[in-house]
Amino acid sequence: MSKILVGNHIRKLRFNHNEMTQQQLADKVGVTRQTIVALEKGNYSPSLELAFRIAHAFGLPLEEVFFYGDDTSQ
Amino acid sequence: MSKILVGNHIRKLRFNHNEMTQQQLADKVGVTRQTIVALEKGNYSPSLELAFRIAHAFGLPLEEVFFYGDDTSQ
DNA sequence: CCATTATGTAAAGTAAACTTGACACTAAGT
DNA sequence: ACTTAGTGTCAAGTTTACTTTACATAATGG
Repeated sequence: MSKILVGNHIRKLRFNHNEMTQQQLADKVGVTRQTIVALEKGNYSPSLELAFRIAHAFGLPLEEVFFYGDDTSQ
Repeated sequence: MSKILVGNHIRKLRFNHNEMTQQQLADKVGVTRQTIVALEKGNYSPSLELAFRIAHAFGLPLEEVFFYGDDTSQ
């Protein structure tokens, strides 16, 4: 048990950002929509490279989009 | 061409940190020494989770250990 | 109604991260 | 000379990130 150690605020940020859709974000960072779905659902954590691109897409530092720890406190 | 988009300061940081060896860092973050070698050499970029653990091992925010962009300016 | 848009899900495949085990080289110590 | 610690490297294997294709559902608007 206890698998996922990295969480993110992608879903919240999409809505704070022009109501950006999963597809739009996916296109912007160069992955498929399914990848965004999986990240929002917490199925797995992204590569560091993708994490940087997503943070950049929101104009935020990486650690304001992704956080370490089994959540709680975010 | 142009593959690696994420660089790091691991090697420098190891020496600024108790002259930590590759093996010690590997143990501390829970990977093998070969993984540290590969990261220092830039063979590939780590998972986001490992990146967080490495930054934590140095007591630094992630973006002071890893940086996005084909280097230059770091 | 029917079409479209946004989202969820799932199976099978490729690619990249990471492991295991093994060997080689250099530097330092005895 | 011999040993040990630290590092580099390589090949083969497993695991995880990510793709492709496909189908399902709810919400909206004509």
